[in-house]
Amino acid sequence: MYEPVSNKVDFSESEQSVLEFWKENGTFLKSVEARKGADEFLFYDGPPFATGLPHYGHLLAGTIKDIVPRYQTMRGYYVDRRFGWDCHGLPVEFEVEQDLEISGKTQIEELGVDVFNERCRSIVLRYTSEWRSVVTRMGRWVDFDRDYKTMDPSYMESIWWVFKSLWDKGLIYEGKKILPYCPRCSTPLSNFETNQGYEDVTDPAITIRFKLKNEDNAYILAWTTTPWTLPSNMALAVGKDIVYARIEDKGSVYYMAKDRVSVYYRDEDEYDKMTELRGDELVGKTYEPIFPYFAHCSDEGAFRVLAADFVSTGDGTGVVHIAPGFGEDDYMLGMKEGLPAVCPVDAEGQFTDEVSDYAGRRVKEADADIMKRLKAEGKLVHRSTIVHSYPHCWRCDEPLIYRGISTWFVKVEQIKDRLVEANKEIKWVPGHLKDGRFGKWLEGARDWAISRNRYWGAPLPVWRSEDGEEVLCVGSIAELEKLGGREVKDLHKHHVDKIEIPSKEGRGMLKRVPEVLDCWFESGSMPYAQAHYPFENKDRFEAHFPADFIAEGLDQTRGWFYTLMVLSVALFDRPAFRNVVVNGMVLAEDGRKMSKRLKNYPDAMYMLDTYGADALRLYMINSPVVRAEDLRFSEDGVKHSLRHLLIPLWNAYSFFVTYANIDGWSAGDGSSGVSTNVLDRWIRSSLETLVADVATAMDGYDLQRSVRPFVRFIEDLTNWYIRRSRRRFWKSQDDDDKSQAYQTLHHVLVQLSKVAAPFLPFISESIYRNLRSEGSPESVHLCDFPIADGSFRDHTLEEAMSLVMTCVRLGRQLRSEHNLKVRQPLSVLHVVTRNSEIIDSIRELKDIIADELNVKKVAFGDHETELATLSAKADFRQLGPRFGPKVKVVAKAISEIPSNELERIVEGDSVSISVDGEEVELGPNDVVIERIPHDGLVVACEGQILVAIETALTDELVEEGLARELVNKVQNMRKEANLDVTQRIRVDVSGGEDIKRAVESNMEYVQTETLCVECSFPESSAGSEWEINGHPCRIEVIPVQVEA
RNA sequence: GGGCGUGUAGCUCAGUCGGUUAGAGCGCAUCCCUGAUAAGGAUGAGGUCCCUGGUUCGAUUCCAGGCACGCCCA
Repeated sequence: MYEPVSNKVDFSESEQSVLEFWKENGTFLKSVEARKGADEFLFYDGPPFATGLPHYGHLLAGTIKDIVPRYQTMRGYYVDRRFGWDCHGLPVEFEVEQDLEISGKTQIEELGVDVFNERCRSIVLRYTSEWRSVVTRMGRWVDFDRDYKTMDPSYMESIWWVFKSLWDKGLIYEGKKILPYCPRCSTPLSNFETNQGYEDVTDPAITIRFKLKNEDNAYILAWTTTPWTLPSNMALAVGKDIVYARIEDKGSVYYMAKDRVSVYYRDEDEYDKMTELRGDELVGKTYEPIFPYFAHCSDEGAFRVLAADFVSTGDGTGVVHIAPGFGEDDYMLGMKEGLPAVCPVDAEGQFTDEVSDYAGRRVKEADADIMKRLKAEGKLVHRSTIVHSYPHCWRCDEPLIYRGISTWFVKVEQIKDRLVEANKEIKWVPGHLKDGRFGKWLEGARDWAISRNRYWGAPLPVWRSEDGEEVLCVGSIAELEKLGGREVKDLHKHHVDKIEIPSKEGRGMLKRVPEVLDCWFESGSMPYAQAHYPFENKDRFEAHFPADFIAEGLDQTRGWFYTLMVLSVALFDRPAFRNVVVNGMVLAEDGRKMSKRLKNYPDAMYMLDTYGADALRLYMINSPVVRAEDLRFSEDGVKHSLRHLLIPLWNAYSFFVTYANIDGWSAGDGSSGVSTNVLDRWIRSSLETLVADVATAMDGYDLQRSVRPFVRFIEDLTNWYIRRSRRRFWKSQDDDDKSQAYQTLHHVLVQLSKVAAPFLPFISESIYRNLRSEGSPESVHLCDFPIADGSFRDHTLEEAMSLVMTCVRLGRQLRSEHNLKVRQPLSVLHVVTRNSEIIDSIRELKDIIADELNVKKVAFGDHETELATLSAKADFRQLGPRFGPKVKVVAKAISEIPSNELERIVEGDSVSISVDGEEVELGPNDVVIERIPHDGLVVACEGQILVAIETALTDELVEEGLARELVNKVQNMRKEANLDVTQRIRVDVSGGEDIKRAVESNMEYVQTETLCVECSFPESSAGSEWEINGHPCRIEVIPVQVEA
């Protein structure tokens, strides 16, 4: 006896009880442990920040991260899955700053780095329990109890090892780089961070005149949107090949790009004279500094006109103001020309004493005064504003400034070739990312800035003497303890900064450099750090690196995918992962980003409560989002996957259980004899095909393709196999056929639950748990993934069944077109085709056609020309290459071939036709035959198959039609009265003689169909009124007790 | 501004290694079925396969240019 199954299931509730079962039995860990000792399938889980709650992007990636490991586990691999947390970094610091209502370096240091960092530690795991509950509810199996945290001492120690290894290889250097910098957070931002905060803002746009030396009253005009960088101006840049204008205007001379003149002078009358010159004629001129602060830099070559290829005439004056301390192009040019990169701005974005007049003021706030002064001094030529896209801090929304920052780098450019090589070993899904987005990114890779001037992160393990001459990199806790002479428990900044190391060269005490590492360096170190390599797990790690599989979103191309690669190549000259599945972005249904503020998407917990995790998983996986395309998330889509897959699957299962229980059938032990029934053989074959298709797609990490065959199979199972087999389950004799039906359906459902298990872990568990036989594993997730059994596959049968479905569809089309309802039996259906193979393969299945279309007989014939006219069209695929340009003429000739000639071609002969006086030989493969049903006949066709129905009705057929109608009404009444499916009844029918006669001559049929033990025909009855094929009648259904 | 991706029915998406009739589901209309009922089936309407050029006997598919959207990077 199976647990009774309602066909009205609450999936969410059912999933909850599966979760309970897993929890009580430790099923997840069992599934992992069961494979201990087997080959390992290595999965790396990228760590999310725990400071935010999970969103659909996480649920999607999480689902992919669940399906693949579940699948590989079922394939027999040992798949460890540890969750991880990204604990460090600006997001945490920012939250603490907000909590404490402080901001910036000064206030943090006033408060104390120890207080600040401990506060960070205390909030960083704030949402871990929410994560755990959502991830678990999604059905994702991942070990939260053995999670790794980037702030664990062991994790941080491995980071030090990574850093030291790179240091020893000469891949780390300290340099200066112009970086986007947030004055409020007092930190440079990474490129990925910068990009999150572009906003349109209005900035000043001013044109300034620089007075040239050695030329009276001559000025060169430059344009800028950052007046505060003007005190740091070191040069002006022009384009060598750009055409410039020399304009004489009221005794003064101005230089600017010719293309830009019209912006400043509306009319030629406004100036006196214009001559043209090329940019390189300007190069080498010198000018007077507009501010006095760095006038001494002229000794070092400042205040010259230089040539640069980044100069354009798109805006401004075609002359670029160069401040090497505040712009990347400027810096590069300055390096090349030996200019000083002055940077008179402190960590909080305020002018230093070097710029005495504005010292202590925020640079942007000084813009107005600077402009006022320039105007007063007659240096400001033009002033307006510009609306442009400018980067802002993604956390605090402060406009960023670009400035030179002392920064530590990894020499990525030096190992670029090896990165590109290593990428060749990786399988990317979708494939285009490999040479496309990721490959291109590697080819253009730049050195990677890895340090942050912040607090809550893994400190750089670098100690340095005050004079900067002696530098030491520490690679482990033990080493630091030895060098520093004290115990070390915690590697965070506020602990290790207290440790000083005595110099070996007599330079006093070495102190740690202040920076901490970028959290991307930390997450990129995950393969080593989560295992505390090389301090622990050395052999195991080395035997199993790199990972077989990772999966994250497209946004990680420049993030985790990249940092993993850089570090693994730097350390081991290998990629860190072999296969990667990249998912796209989950957008709201309106195509915009999901936004909490706009509430343009349904809450995830609501979705889970309403439709369940299986439906949500299925919806996401069966979409192009698993191939890095965008997904517009829609609740209807989730509903759809529920209705079209989960409910039908559940109904099939519930159908089986209901009747198996009625019959007291249960899966026998062993005797899984091969069924002889054609439907059984067909569904078994289809099942094996499904298994093979799913496995092939999964082995190629193509999740969408692996899910798609389920749709077809469920369709075949419910709408064909079960519907066609129902009577085999209902019939009262317990014969072999019935037993084979049960056995087949049972087998299919159990195997299907295994195939579906990685994708739909809940419903498959429910089905499996109820249907499993004694002695088999207690959970579907402890089973092996089915291996396609070729001996059960019968391609010919699958093909034939598909032809049968075509015949049935054509038959239905005919009935529908000619208004012949299916309940009315008809005498003969003709299936006509010339192809005898088709006839042979269908013949065995003709009862299905007869029953499906309610016809007494299916006749096969090959005289298709009696029913349809043949016409031919050229097969361009064949004839195109053969005839080239002449193909059109040949095609026309083919369309004019008479029907009798065509028949010969159909028979397999070759026919010769004349085209432009040339004989052309045509074989059966050269033409496509089309069949046009003759008018007035009840004929339909598709491909090579024609179907025709004889519509004439005999008295017998009419009576049978009436009987069927009656049965239909009775069934409706049974249902209306909520009768149990086994309830016996008595039926009273009062109506005309026609009905009585119809029922009497089909009495056995009526009785079996309706479980009616007695049928009587009183003059009148109290029953409800019906009309049956135009005959009014009354029917009464009376439940009766039958002795067993 | 650059790189990558996407653009196919009202909507969500398949597909086309170049072949003349481009598919599915949803939605809509009409009908059928009803012991799968949060169902099921049939039929119909609905498409310049983003645009423009090129290659070709033939382009929705390949190439080039453009447009729109998205992501990433400047």
